[in-house]
Amino acid sequence: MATTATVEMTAEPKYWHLRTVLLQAIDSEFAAGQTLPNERELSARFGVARATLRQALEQLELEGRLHRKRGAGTVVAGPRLEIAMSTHNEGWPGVDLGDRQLVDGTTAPVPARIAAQMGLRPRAMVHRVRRRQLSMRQTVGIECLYVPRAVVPRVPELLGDNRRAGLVLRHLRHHALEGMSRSVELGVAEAEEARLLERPPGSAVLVVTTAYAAQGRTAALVVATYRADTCRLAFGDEPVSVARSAS
Amino acid sequence: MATTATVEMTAEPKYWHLRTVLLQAIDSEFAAGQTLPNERELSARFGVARATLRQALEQLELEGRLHRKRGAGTVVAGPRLEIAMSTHNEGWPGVDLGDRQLVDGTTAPVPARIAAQMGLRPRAMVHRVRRRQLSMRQTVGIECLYVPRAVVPRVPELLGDNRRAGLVLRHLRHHALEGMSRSVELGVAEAEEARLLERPPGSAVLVVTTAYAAQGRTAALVVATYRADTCRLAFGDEPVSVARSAS
DNA sequence: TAGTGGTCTAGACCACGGT
DNA sequence: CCGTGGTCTAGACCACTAC
Repeated sequence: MATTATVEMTAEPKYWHLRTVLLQAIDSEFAAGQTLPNERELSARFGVARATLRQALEQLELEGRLHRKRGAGTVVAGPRLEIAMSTHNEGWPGVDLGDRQLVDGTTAPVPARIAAQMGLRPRAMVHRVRRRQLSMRQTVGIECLYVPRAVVPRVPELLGDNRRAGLVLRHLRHHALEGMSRSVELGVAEAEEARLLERPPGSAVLVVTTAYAAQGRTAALVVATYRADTCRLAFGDEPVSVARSAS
Repeated sequence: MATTATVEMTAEPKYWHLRTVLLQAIDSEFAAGQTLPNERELSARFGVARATLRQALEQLELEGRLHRKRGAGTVVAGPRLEIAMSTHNEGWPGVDLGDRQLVDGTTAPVPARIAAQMGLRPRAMVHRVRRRQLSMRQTVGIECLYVPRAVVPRVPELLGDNRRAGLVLRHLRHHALEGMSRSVELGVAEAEEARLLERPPGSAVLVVTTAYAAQGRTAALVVATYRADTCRLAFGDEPVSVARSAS
């Protein structure tokens, strides 16, 4: 970082080489939380256009190695937060150090995507309860629980209390829960979701979809969205201690 | 798509609005596999610079809705492939329609990252076996198995045969397997990995790390890397049928 | 070889954060 | 207010694919 290294033209693109150089720099010369020089200075120092430098920074941000904020600056990220996705508590009842806050609860016609996944009629009514998941004092994910009104007719109880959503799932589980299936995929945060996650629209998120089956139908669906840059989802069936991620 | 829609300046960035417009277009007017007009034509049609249009296309590619290939064109992607991550076969023995091919096998000093995760000395020797996972006739992920030579001294057997790696794990499982822990996080494909996945460097991948514990140590580690644009990882404990992803 | 997406430049202005 | 990252432009050339 101290050197005024001119990026050599090799077979690989400049921005990719630049990423490698920056990666070595933040690994060796910067600590987590430290602020990097601004983009204009960095681009000058490496002798590239600002757009090219930004391409490298965008890569590193996608990898969760940097956090950038408009008006503030670019800081080196710490190691990813480990989010427990235990089979037993389905990620809904409270867990370890991170707690959850109720965002809102509504009852409305089911969105098209959700209807397809739950096998509901297009206009069916569903309860929706959203919760914000916190870890280390920062919002790390948004959970969204869908339950058809046909399954649980009691509406207002869902809305009022933070714990009721958990009760609903526990209720379902003891009654006729035949199984659970879960998938993980990459998505991007759109408008409101992005706002709740304190990220710009288009940010990469890990989408965990959990379907609870009862009586041959999907009785509940949880769509949890986690910041891909700061989270690692832990599915350990047993808490075998693995050393924390090597940065 | 037929209209020469000028993107209006609203509160949201042009590229984001453009993404929305393109998303509606490919949902309503294009089928999977169909080729879009080229970037220069699209940018002209929407009255924006090519770089701005490309920002929108990059978003859609990250979301797995488009595939772009240099020299060829931009095509509409099909629904994501569902990759089974069953607890029982650990993703290593062969499964359903997708099979696996041996890439290579080596015995070498353990990489720093892996050493940290397995709790090995820095210079310890480990066997490494890599396999390519196929689904629907395309490479969808790379699995990389690490086993310390101290645990399994038989070297050459690992290299020769595709099935031996599975045997090693099965062997470990029946002997002293105390538990398994697994995590999922976002990563990017670097040089060789990118090549094996037939993707450019920097492409988003889902990294599944599975640690097998025996006698208080990590006896084996599997790092599986899947194309984030084309894969959805299914962790269903029981195969509850969920309707395939609503595109 | 023609056409595609990929890279890169050198500017400009805007929106936000902290002072 | 100033400095930051975010957006956008109008070019240019390169690397690859398909024909």
